[in-house]
Amino acid sequence: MRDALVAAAFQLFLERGYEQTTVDDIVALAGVGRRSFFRYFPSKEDVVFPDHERCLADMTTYLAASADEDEPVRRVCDAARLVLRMYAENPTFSVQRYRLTKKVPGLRAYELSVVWRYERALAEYLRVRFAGRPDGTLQADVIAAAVVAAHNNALRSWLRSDGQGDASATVDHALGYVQSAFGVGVPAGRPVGEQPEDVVVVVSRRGAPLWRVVREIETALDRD
Amino acid sequence: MRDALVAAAFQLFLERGYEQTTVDDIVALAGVGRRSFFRYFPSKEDVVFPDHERCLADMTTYLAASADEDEPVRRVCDAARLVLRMYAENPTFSVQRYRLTKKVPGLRAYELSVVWRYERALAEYLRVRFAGRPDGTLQADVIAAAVVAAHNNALRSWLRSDGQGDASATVDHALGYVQSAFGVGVPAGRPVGEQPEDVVVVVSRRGAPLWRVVREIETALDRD
DNA sequence: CAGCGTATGGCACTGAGTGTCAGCGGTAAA
DNA sequence: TTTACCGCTGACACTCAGTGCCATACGCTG
Repeated sequence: MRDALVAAAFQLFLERGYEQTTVDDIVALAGVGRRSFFRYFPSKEDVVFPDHERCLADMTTYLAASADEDEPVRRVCDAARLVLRMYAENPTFSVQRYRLTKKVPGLRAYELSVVWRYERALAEYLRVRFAGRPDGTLQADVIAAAVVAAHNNALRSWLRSDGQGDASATVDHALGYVQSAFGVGVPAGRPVGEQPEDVVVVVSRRGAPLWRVVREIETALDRD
Repeated sequence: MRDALVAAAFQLFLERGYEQTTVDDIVALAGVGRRSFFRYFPSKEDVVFPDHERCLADMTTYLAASADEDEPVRRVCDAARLVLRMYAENPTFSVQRYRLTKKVPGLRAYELSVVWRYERALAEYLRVRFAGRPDGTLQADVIAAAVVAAHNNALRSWLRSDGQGDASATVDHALGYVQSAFGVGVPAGRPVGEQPEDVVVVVSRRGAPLWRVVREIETALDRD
């Protein structure tokens, strides 16, 4: 029933557009009653994002399960990858939906509210983990926003290429940027033979832009 | 007319709630025709955010005017402060609206779309400025999202305190965190007697978390 | 005073979303 | 087999947001 409604809806959305399709049109094509549509989807917009509710639940349970891990920033990055995986499971569907949401302002707004719920889930996780730090909630909000922005940047670039290319690699790269900006340590698996007692020395002119200094440190630490 | 509609709308929203107030109620109280409401506000939600369109235009012109400045991240932070200034101009109105949007999911969604337009304006500015860098658009999106998140974190904490306290200082602190994370250099006005040729030496154990290294550098550079 | 553009109000209409109830199916108990 | 019950579905009526259309009134200019 759900699937039949989604299929009918997308067929009509692609034929004549989202706003030119009424709920009556959808239920007529699917051969079900109008009332049943709103039983499965609380609004017309929801039929465009039929799997986000489940994905959000997955993310919540994932974060709850990894409550006592260290490296919380890495954890939320992994949580963000769950969303990418959902998109990658149905590339053609995801690309069609992307083109739809890009055109229709109402769908963009709805997508924003969905993304906001993901971001809140990540921020809430980080807030608990950062409870000790000064400015913990600030850092939690900012990092969550940065992770979501990086994820979406990579996701959209993958969607623009019609689902060609390696989505995971793109997202990994984008999240790597966020991790480096917000201080995730080196990977747990250290190459054998490398001594943890190694030191690096950075000499920086006072007044140099911090990001340039950070880039130097990254290079020195053989990151990226 | 606009003001009369906004006043009537907020009076009713506070009395009986947003969803329990119909547009007919508003226009009846304001003593105008129903059609006129939708001439001034394209939707019922718009009456809750009557000044954001102007503020968005202000931000756009501000960014356009500062197209050839250096330190684009600082520029974007200053642009975000324009939004705070708008909120601070009418503290009581802003606090009332905050309580309203916190309760009503529909208004939250609408606010998200407004915030999204601010974020896009910032990101677009940064994209142009970062056109040369590798991952320029990624950095632009992430930094814009971080700036908006920091701004909103401070703004909300100010709104929660009923508009008491120093909003500017709170936002300055929050944006300072973002600037330090994304590498804004020291302030242009350097204290006299301090030589720009000074150097700092950082010794770091290989494998140490990067954020700890960054924190050390910040301290060494007398930032924050 | 006449002409005109603009702002307003009234009216009817579409379409999303909701409450309610009746029907229809399967299932368990008598 | 019959009967009572429960969950799912469809049909109808209703509210309300938002739009198109047109008549009207106001202010300004000639």
